[in-house]
Amino acid sequence: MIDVRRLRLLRELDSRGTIAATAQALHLTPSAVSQQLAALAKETGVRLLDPAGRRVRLTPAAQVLLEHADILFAQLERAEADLAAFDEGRVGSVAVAAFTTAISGIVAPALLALRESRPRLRLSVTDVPEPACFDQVLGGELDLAIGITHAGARPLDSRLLRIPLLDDPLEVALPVGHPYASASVVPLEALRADEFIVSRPGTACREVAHAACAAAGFVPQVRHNADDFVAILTLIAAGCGVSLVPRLAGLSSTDQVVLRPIAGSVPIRPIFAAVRRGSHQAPHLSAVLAALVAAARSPSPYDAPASVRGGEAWAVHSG
Amino acid sequence: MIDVRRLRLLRELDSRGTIAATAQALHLTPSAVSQQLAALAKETGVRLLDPAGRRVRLTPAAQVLLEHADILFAQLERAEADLAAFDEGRVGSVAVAAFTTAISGIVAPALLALRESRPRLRLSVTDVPEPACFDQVLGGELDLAIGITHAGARPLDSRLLRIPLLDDPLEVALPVGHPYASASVVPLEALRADEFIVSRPGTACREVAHAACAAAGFVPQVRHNADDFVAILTLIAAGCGVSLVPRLAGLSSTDQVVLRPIAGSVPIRPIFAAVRRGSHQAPHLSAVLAALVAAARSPSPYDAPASVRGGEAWAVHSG
DNA sequence: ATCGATCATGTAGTCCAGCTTAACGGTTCA
DNA sequence: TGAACCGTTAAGCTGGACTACATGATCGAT
Repeated sequence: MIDVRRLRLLRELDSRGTIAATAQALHLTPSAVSQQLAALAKETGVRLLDPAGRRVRLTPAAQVLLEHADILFAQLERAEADLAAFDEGRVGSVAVAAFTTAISGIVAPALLALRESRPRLRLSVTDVPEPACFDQVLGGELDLAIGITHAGARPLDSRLLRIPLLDDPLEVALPVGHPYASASVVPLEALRADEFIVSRPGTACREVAHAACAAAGFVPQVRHNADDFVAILTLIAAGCGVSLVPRLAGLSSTDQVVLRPIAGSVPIRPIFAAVRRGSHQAPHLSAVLAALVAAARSPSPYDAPASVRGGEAWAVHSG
Repeated sequence: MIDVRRLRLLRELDSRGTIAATAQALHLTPSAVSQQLAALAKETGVRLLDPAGRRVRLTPAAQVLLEHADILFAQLERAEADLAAFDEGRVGSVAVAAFTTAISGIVAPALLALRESRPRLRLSVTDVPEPACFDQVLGGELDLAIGITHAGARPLDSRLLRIPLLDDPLEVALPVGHPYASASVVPLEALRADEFIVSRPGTACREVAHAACAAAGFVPQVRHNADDFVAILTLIAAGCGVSLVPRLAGLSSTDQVVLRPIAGSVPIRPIFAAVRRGSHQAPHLSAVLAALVAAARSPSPYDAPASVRGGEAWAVHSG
C-alpha cells in the first residue's frame, strides 16, 4: 500500500527540484528524504528518480503518481474541512423517525428550511411506529424519533431526552347534518351521546381522545376504529359518527364534513422529539432539533400539493 | 494531518463492529487498535468513538470521516492501478516537438491512432525549431523531438538516440508554362538553368535541396528564400522560379503549379525522432515511438480538412 | 586544469512511534 | 452472582525512521 506521507516528499521534491531543498523545507536531512523515496519506489514497484547530473529528475511514472497524489491531498484537506464543518452542524447525516402527520406538518417544513440553510446536512426520514422507534434510537439505527405523550405510553427510557415540539390542538369533525355543525365552537360535552370513530387501541390518538372525553366528564362510545384520517372522514361523511382530529393533520372542512374548534380547555396532542441523552449537543443533531422546533412553532405548516392534503383527498374519495 | 493508515482501522471497525474483531482481522491486539484510534481522534480533534455497553459505537463525526476515507482508499487504488497501466504504456504524458510538415504528416496521424488505442496517454505537441528542440529534450522539458538529417546540422548529442522515421522524397514544383511541366518525371539536371526558391539559409530544407542539386552535378541559383510552402507555391505561380518540395507537405498540383517526381536517384529528407538514450524503453515513450513509426510508414498521411491542405490553401491565395 | 561547493546516497548509530503483554473496570449473559 | 467478553490504560520492547558522517560524482569558478 502506498504511504501518503512519502507522497508528500515526492510532491515537495517536484516543486523544489533537489532532495537537499526538499529536506530543508521539511526539516529533515537529505539522507532521510532519499531513504523514504527509495522506500516509496520499492512499495510501488516503479523507479521514481533518475540521476541527472548531481541532482535527480522525476521519472514519468513519478509524474503519474504525483497527479494522483495531488488528488489525494485535496481529498484529505476536504475531509478535515468537513470535520470542521461538522463541528458547526453544517454537514452530517441524521436519521429521523416520525408518524405521518408529524412528517407532513413538522419534519417536511424543517427539511425544506435545512435544505436552504445547511444543504450538506443529510436528513433521512422514516415512518416508524411509536414504541419501536425509541428502541431504534437507543440502538443507534435512528438518531431522533418524534412521538406523542399520552397516558398509555411506556415511559420514555431514561437514556433518552425528551424535547417538546408542539402542543397540537384537537378539533371535532362532524357530519354536516350534525346539530353542532354550524356552531363556531363546540363544547366536547355536547358529543356525549354521539358515537365516536377513533384510532385502534394502543395508539396515541386514541389515548388522547379518551383523555379529552374523560376531562369533559364522559366516556366516548366507540363504534369504529380507523387510523387513517381519510378513512375517518369518509366514515363521518357516511354518518357513522364523529371524531377528534389533530390540527397538524392539515385537514379542512368539505361539503360533507365540518371541522370545528373545541370550546373551553382545548385537548392537545403533546408532540415531542426524543434523542439519546447527550447526543442533542452534537452539532448536526442540534441543528436538526432547532429546525424541528422552529417548524413546529411556525404558524403555517408545510403546504403540500392539494391532491395529497387530507381534506381534498377525502373529497376525492367521497365524490 | 490525518493518517490514512489509521483511517483503515476506522473503516474496519465500522464494518466489523468491535475493536476486538478489528484487531483480529488486522492481526493486531485490541490494545493497538484502541491506541491508534485514540491517536486519530486526537489528530482530527473530534471524538470518534462512543462507549455503548461493552462495545463502542462510531460517532456521527466518525461517519463523516469515513465517507471521505472511502473516497481516499478508492483514489489510492486508482493510483496503484495507474502505475500498473503506466508499465504497459497505457497512461502517461509525452511532450513532442516537431516541425510543421511532420506535425501534419506524422504526429497528427499518430495522435489519432493513439487516441483510439491508448486514450489515457496524453500527447502534447509543440512546434519547436530544430536546433533548440534537442536541447529541450536533453533538459527534460520535452520527451521527443522530430528532426531532419542534413549536412549543415550539428551532430546529434551522444546522450540522445536517433530513431529513423521516414525518408521523405522530394518533388519538383514547376509553373505550368515550364518546359518540363508536362513530363511524367523530371531529371534534376534539367533544372540546372532555372532559378530556385528555397528555404532560408541554415534550415534543413535548404541543405537537402542543395545536396540534391550537388548530387545532380550543379549548384542551384537561389533567387528567393521562403520557408512556408504556400509562399513558395505563390512565387512559383508568379513565374519567379522552381523549387523542391517534400511529399510529406501534402501539396498537390493546381492549375498554376505542377508537382512532378524526380527521375533517377530521388533526393530525400531523412526524418528521425530523437529521445534521451534509455528513455525509449520507457513504456509510455515506446508506445508513442511505435505510433510515430507506424504513422510514418502508413501510405496515406493524415487527411486534414481540404481548406488547410497546402495545395488548396495556395489555390485560395492565388485565386 | 584544479579546487571548492553542491548533491545524492550509502552506513552505522540513535531514538521514538507503534506494538505487545498484563492488569483493570465495566457490561452482558447464563 | 460469577464467568466471559470488551475496551482502555500502563509499562516495556522492537523495528522503522531519522541523524551524523563518509563517499563518489558533478558543477562552477578561478
